[in-house]
Amino acid sequence: MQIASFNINGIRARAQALLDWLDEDGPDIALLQEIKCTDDAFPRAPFEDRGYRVETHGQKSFNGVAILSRLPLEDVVRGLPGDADDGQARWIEATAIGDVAVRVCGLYLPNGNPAPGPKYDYKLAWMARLEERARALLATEEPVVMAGDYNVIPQAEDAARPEAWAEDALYRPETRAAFRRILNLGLTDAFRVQTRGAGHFTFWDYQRGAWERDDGIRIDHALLSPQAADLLADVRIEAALRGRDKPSDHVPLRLTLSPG
DNA sequence: ATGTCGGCATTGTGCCGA
Repeated sequence: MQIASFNINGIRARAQALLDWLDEDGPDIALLQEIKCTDDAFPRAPFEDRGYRVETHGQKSFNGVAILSRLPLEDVVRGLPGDADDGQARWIEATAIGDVAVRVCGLYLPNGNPAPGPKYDYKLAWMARLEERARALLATEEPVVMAGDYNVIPQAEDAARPEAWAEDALYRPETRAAFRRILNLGLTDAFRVQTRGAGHFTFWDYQRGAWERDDGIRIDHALLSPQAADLLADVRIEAALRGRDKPSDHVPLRLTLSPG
């Protein structure tokens, strides 16, 4: 089973690039972030024509997450628990029924800039809610994949120029500590199972020629429960997509899970 | 210091969010 996470930065602006990617080497499941549209505005037909079921959790203009799946999905849940007043569409989960059943969670964690300030407070509060959701999911002792745009640079090696991010909400000590608290529940950063060291990025800003200079950061992550980590066969960052026409500023992170 | 996008309110372009 292949599961990819991809912040597409607007489904309507990115539909053709996304379809080209799916046609070339589509994963079984794509967890999308920043669809930037309401559920009824999502262009479902071309994805359904390619055999993908489409589950969305959108809102007007900003944020929004979705699951595309060639496998059957059960028990779709929209919205991160823990704050009934939170109107931002940043979380969707479902159980994918492949050769093994996997709980797949797609997330778009708040950016949090400027920090400090109310947006940063919201980010940290959202991360506390994510920690609670992760605890509950881990208690099921089932394979769980929580993948998406975490807007967290975990360590200095995850930025080309870490000094430039020192005061940024993506890298501040409180942000990284909150991310570690989640990892320390017993989750695995899938990318780091296979690849150590610096220079592996999932995001390059549109500004300042960041892609051409390889001035990137690793902020898209897949966190695995122990039962999912047991299944992990491969992880790759599909960096080449960043060099295409009309790219997103993020690239896909793709996992292969296989039993036995 | 700045450099770019996507979406929106709008028919020109400036604002917001990233």
